[in-house]
Amino acid sequence: MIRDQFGDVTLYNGDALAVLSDMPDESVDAVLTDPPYSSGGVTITARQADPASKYQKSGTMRRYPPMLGDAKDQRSWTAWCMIWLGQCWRVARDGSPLMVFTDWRQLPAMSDAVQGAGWKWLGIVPWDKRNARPQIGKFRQQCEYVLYACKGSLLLGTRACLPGLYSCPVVSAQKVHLTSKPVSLIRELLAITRSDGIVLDPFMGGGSVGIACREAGRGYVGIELSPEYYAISRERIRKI
Amino acid sequence: MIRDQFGDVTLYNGDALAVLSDMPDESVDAVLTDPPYSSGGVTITARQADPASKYQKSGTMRRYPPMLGDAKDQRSWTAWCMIWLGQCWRVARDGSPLMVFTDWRQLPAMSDAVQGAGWKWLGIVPWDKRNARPQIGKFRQQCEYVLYACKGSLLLGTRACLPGLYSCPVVSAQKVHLTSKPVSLIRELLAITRSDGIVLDPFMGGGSVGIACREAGRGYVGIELSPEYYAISRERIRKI
DNA sequence: TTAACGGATGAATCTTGGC
DNA sequence: GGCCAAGATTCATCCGTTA
Repeated sequence: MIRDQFGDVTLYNGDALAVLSDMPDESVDAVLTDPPYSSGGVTITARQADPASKYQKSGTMRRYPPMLGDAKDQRSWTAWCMIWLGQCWRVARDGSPLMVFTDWRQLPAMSDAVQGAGWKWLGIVPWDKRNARPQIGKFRQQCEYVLYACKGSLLLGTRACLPGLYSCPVVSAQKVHLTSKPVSLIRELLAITRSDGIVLDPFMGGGSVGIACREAGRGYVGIELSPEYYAISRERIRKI
Repeated sequence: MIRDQFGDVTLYNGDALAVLSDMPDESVDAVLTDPPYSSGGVTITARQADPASKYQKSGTMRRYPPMLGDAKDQRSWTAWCMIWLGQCWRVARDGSPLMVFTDWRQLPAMSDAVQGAGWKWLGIVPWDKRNARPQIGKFRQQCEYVLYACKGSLLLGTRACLPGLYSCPVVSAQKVHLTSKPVSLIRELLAITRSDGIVLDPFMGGGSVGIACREAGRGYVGIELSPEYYAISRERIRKI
């Protein structure tokens, strides 16, 4: 397994479950991650198709390296989430916050997985993407959701009162991954974590969480399965 | 059972399930309602307390008549929702939209109930209340959620592209019910319904939906269990 | 420095036609 | 008839470039 370390940052190129099981108990202070949603796709083949065709409009010019692990059905996706969330729970110190991205379709299943893994669910923080695709005669899918939870009772990382909704545009020029989250959004979410803590991210993707952690002086442990995204993220994070 | 009718408005003072079962199949064009959430208590006694003490800070001066039917545990609440949502499904014409308010805690259970009752889930529309109570060191609970769904395939009531998020402050001076929704919010949501249609609301409460329906020229069928709220709503709606 | 314009995009959805 | 692949569609929003 490939492993890189620089400053407070540790990166692993490998499967999240395999890497997590090798990590010691109670060694991180927060979990913030954006797992594959495995949503979209009505038929089995559509669901197992390349996410670029599941989630992107045909004719879109932008292309990204393929995304791995986005082809599960809802039952196995929930079971899989519960397992990695359980590992995260073990690895997190008491009082740690957990923040997980999800879309509307998987929100109920993700809340089951979070609670099933032992976390105490604290709420939903919607993220307004602003420029979602329009739909005639329907409400558009304009938000994604951050489920937040804690291990035991939340150890406050700040005395500030944080918003319950973030509005932050997706800037496609800054995206390196089909589903890259804006670094500014992650930076805001990090406000709930201790300033001297270590943040765990088992699905590093394009590395937005790692970048925000370095900028905010948090330690970071990132895991990514795809070698291509691992290389991209490593360079992005190292450069900060 | 008390029943009032004026213009396109029909009001029932009675239990939602009882009234719904007497209604004919396929007789309304949309369902928009704000049921009791039955959330907000950890212990059984706290859960079964009067909602005015469950959902309000101590020391709040404003008092509302007691709210009925808000003392179920989550399992029975889900089952109960599935039953009345199933009745709504029967009463709705093919292609009708359904919009149900819920809070974050009950969102997963409500999505189960909606789908279990036969509705096709189409998404979540967050409502940003703007002025939620701040919480030190945590994300505040700033949003409630509208689950929306349809019977069969949605019959479009408009060609417009509707937003996926509504931001609308709660003006407590205008509230007649502890959980009154702003009329302006309801008016926006009604945009998805046919302009000549009838809207069903089995939990009329303070009557916001009825008022918005009259303003927007929609027919309205409202049901309310509490005689006190029934009287208040009837007068508010009649005056429009 | 600010304002206006043009172009591209979206963690989809729906319709149509083929196998 | 059922399943599946491919193509068409929508406009608020954001950014870069020009006025």
